[in-house]
Amino acid sequence: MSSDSVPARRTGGRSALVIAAVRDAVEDLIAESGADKVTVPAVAARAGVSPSSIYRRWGDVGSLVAEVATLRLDPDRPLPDTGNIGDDLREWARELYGHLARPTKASLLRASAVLADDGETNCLASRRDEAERLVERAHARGQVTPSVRQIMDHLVAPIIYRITFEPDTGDTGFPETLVAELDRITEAG
Amino acid sequence: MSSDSVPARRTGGRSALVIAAVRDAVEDLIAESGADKVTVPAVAARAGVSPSSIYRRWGDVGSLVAEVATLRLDPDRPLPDTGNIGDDLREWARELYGHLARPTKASLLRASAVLADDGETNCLASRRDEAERLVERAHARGQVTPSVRQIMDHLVAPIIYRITFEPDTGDTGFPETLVAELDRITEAG
DNA sequence: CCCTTAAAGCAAACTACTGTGCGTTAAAGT
DNA sequence: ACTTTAACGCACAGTAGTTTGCTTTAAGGG
Repeated sequence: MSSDSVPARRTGGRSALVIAAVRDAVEDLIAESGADKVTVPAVAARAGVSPSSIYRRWGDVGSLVAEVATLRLDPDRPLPDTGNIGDDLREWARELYGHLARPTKASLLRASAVLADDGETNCLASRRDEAERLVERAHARGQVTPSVRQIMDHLVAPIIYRITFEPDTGDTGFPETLVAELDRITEAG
Repeated sequence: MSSDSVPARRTGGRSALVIAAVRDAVEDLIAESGADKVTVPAVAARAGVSPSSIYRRWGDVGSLVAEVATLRLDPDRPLPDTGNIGDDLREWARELYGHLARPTKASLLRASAVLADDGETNCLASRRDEAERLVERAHARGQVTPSVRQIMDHLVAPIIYRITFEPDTGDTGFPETLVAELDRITEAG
């Protein structure tokens, strides 16, 4: 044994199964009864795992929910690359909405709002990064684009707002409308 | 005693004091430690009230927080009435932002996001009503206006989104920017 | 001012969540 | 394979949240 070695982490086999089962259980329970009803014992029972395993690995419900929210709301998908910023944004917005409008994701999103109370949000931070990349790519092509702030304010914000505070506004086509309106802001800017 | 009389409610004196103290305590605690840390015993202690009084009147923390959120996020203020929809919206947006950006209100807002999981949100419903009234008044004057949907998507949503998910974006002047951009969407529509 | 009783307080029982010691299982490294 | 030990499960102890019966207080009505 070397004197200052870091303890070997166990990432496979049983541990991996436990982690996966717990994360799934959190997602299910949040979707079923809301984030405020999620407790460690409930998650443990659903996952078929011992509560103490959860406490030792995650500490408390908050950290656990935060982790699941970050993982599940932030899948890094390939960015659309049509060669046209308008089409890129349209597809990007449609995908964002389609992804987060599912009830399970929506509940996770609402849960992460509460977690934003203390410092780090980051569960939507990568959206801004994506917008930045889309804009930079368009600029490299010499295209005129909305600013990243405008994309966040007039595209991301309305989508997130509706999902969070006005569910069952089942207007699947509205990302397109938003992109069109964003375009109006940009042109002749 | 009449046979089918409704029991007399007690609205003044001690009961009123208890109700006020409890509501204040909820607001304080949410601002201090986040909605997930608010418990009935904690509220009771802060309010100088017995926990059982809270349980009997409100049932559980969820209902209590929901009530406080509705009351505190929905003060019905007088609507601006300048004779011009642009100026009305500018003032309305500025006031909305100024009101909700305070840390205490922001925490309440985030808390109410979780409560939106089960059915009724309504804590922002009256904002839509206000927007409707502003628009109707402008139409009566023969003015061209953005639609209520556009006001919600491009004015209310960005404001709420920033407060909820991106606090410390201390740009007090941005409601004005939003109104200007909304105007661009509307003109030549 | 007095009577009625809604609503508060108190205290104890009860339930649920959290934390820890200890034996067991199995992942990672040789 | 074998060894080491991280991570799991179990069981029990500790703490925190909830519920309920009873007593006390005082609001509302005559």
